[in-house]
Amino acid sequence: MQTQIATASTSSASVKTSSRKQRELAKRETLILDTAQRILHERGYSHLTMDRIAEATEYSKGTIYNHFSSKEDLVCSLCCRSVSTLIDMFTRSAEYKGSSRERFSAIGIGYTLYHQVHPMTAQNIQIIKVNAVREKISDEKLNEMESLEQRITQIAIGVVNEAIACGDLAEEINPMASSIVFGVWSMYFGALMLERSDIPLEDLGFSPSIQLLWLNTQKFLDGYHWLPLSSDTDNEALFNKITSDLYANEIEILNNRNK
Amino acid sequence: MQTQIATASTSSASVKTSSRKQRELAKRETLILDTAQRILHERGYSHLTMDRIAEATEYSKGTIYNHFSSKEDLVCSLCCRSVSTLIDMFTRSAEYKGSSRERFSAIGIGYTLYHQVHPMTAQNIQIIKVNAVREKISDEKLNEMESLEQRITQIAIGVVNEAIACGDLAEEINPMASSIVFGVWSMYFGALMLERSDIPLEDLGFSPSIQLLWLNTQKFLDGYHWLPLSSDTDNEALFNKITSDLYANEIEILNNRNK
DNA sequence: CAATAATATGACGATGCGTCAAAAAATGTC
DNA sequence: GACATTTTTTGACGCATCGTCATATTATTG
Repeated sequence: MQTQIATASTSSASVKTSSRKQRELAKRETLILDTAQRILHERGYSHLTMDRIAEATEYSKGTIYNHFSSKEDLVCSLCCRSVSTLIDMFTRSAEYKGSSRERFSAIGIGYTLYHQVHPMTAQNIQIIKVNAVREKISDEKLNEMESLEQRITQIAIGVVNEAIACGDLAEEINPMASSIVFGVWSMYFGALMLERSDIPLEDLGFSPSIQLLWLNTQKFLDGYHWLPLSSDTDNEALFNKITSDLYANEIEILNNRNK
Repeated sequence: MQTQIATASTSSASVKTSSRKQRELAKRETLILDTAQRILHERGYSHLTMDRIAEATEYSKGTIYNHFSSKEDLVCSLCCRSVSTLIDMFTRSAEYKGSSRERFSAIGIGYTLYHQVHPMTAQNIQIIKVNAVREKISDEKLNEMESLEQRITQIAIGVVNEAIACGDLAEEINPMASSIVFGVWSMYFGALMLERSDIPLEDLGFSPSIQLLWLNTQKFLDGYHWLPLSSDTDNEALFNKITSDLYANEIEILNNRNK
């Protein structure tokens, strides 16, 4: 008899027993995910195999498959973890003390920095966006991911709406907030995908993308007349302020890494 | 003895014979690529196998491998073909009669329409940007792709430089042209990747992306003060003018398809 | 037309996925 | 605690697909 490990308990057995089991299961799932992440880090995606994960975790392949319906499902779970972390980051940024525009910009910086610190995440997200890969991910996991993406999107949309509410931004077209969010999201995501895949962007004449993204975001927001305009702002100072106020950790990590 | 099929003849044999062979080889390569494209279209990427291609082309697997070092190499070749077509399209757009900004916008529309007409291409490009896939593509093919990407980028950069030259755009920062091109490229590419992978963008509250991309491009260019600003322009009329002047074919195809 | 070189073929080994019958462990019953 | 029943784990297995390479076939040359 094959078993399905449900995340949410539906059994009516003793609560005590069930929750202990639940905890053990959750712990094992974390172990598997951590192990997969480690393999990914050390060997790369093409060397991530279910057998290897089984061996490294000291569980059998069947047990791994009790947690994840496929390798792709597992990678999607890794992405869900990452997006959850990003949601926390976005939430912090959205509550930043500055102007609405500064808060929105802060989210963008956070997104870039997160992916600089965790390049693997960008890889994984890229992979699970491929249709041929998606086919193999369970519906549950896809739904989970979609729901996380909705949450993260809503955070950004919320900031835009605050800007409209307080008059920093005029709502000239109908779904203003989602247009803007889609614009920057696609810009950041695209930059990530182009930079990922060690494509020689520099050979094409492009400089490191953090600065470029920052600049282009400012121009984009200027285009929407989101006040205060970048021409009335010391952009470099603002960038530095946001990073040191919100992302000191990330900057620290990146600096140490470059040593 | 294994053989390599070289695109450029290096043998000193009779020119006549060599070129006939060359032609036949090229023809076969086209057949293989066409067949792969057909399979991709009919069955999807996960059903594209070398055995299937061999069977469908009525050549043996070994022969297919004489043309392409791996399945991924073959898909990369398909992408190269697509980008070549796009280069032609971009060239046409760049020579459009309108203002510099209109020409630049036209390139953007062309890019979107091309991928609407050929959704497979976006898929393929997405796939070959994944590192784990790139590993399996031959260096030659990767170089070919890079060179094509350089050419296509240069077309867009050329238009920006013309705008600077004729005063439509002020060069306020150092590598102005590449910043702008990187901005829109990442925006379009990101939108493509997000839309690709039948992710329910609409569930996230986003409308169809052509209009959104058009709008966001205009805002972005406004932010850079690329004249004439969209506030001084009838944007809808401009969009329609460009599409009917340059992309009547593509629109035709899309309209027929939606019937 | 025979000798030699170039090309094509498909059987083969290797890898990795996902399954499932059987073994082991846990739980329940008296 | 012993036995029955359910749950969980295990890893050998079947299958698909990749890429190779010894052999067969075809083309070229003398």
